[in-house]
Amino acid sequence: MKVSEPRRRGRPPAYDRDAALLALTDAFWDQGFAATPLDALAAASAMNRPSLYAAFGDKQAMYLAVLDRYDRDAEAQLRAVLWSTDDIGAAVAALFAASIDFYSAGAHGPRGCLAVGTAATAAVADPAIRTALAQVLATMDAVIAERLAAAITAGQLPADFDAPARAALIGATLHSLATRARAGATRSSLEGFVAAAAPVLLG
Amino acid sequence: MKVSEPRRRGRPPAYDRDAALLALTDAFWDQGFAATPLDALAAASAMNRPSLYAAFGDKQAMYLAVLDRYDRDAEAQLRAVLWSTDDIGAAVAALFAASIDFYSAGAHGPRGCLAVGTAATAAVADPAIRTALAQVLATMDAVIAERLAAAITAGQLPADFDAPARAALIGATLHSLATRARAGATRSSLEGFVAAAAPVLLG
DNA sequence: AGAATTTTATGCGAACTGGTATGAAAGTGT
DNA sequence: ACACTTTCATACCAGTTCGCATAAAATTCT
Repeated sequence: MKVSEPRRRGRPPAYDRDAALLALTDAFWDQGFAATPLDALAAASAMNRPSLYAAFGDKQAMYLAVLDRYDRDAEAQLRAVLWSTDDIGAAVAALFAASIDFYSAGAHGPRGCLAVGTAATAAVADPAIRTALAQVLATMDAVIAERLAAAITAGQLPADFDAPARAALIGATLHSLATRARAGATRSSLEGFVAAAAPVLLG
Repeated sequence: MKVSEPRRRGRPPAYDRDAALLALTDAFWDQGFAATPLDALAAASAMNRPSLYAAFGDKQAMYLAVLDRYDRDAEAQLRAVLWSTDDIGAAVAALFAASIDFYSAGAHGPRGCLAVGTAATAAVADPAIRTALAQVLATMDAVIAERLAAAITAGQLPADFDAPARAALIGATLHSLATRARAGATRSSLEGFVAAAAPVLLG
């Protein structure tokens, strides 16, 4: 429900901010923060550099905006897939399947998770990126923990099930999926991995 | 047991190749491949650029040499810690404790695993780095699987225990530890994470 | 001692990088 | 119509980057 603001004066922007952010996400995803030049960002977003700077700020700000959006998207997608089924076992299986799809997509080969795969590298030297990465990891853990807690309430898991701890372990499986995908693991090897992991994680 | 070769002709190198490789490792570890300039590599190794090029080749070759050495070191260290105790539970606990130490070290804050934390970023665009990363991940899985298999033989784990699959899951825990460390997680939070994870992984 | 060989040191240069100045273009208000 | 405001496009700039050319230094062979 977008409130169409009264038209601003001056020449209207030729770009859609949200579409541009998606294009920037795509550009950063392959090579990461440091190795992606502004030229690539401009080309991907079909914007020229001055417009990019006016819209987002410098390169670091662009990357942080991308990570912020990624975090929100991830939360929404995790919720959607985790609550797509009542049965907790099926929900976790769906989570893994969707994650493998997500991490294996990418025009130039599987590229894993943007945060785990690219923000982690920049995180040591850049505190803002470190914080943004921590935020993504925290979101993943929190949403999964919420779903496990719901399953406990529904009686599908024992009452003494440690939802946050187990959520972190399921999150760890996702981190590993993302890393292995970037390392070139095939879909079927990833599927085998989660097929064996799922019962352990919920058992 | 180093064979002291008959002295080569010409001016003798002022650097020790292995020490230099260690210094390069340290330099790449913080910022990753793309963001670490040759100046930093030269400064860290106390070599000048022409010597670096003569010894290793271009920047990519330096990074690959670093990863190769890292892989061998990791294998040796994993073996040492996993076989430091007879009891498989204690061995896995020791693995986690040592990994937290290892990932939390670093002069400029915790820096996780060199491969998971920096090679993953470069892996999508660079096939050679991708292969090197896959090699490190495979080494981790294989050594852990070997230790689990020994525990099965020793009767500490059931005969139908799926060692390779469970090793991949323990490896996943390490990948996550490395990622969380780079995201700024405190030691104690990592310790809490593995304390809750260990019984699930072996249970 | 002097020639030959290998490494070191200085420094260069071509290409690329992030970021911005400048003026044209495309709208709105009066 | 005309001024005003905002964005776009081109081009530029200073700094950095990688990689190498060139010459001095250190060692071995004859």
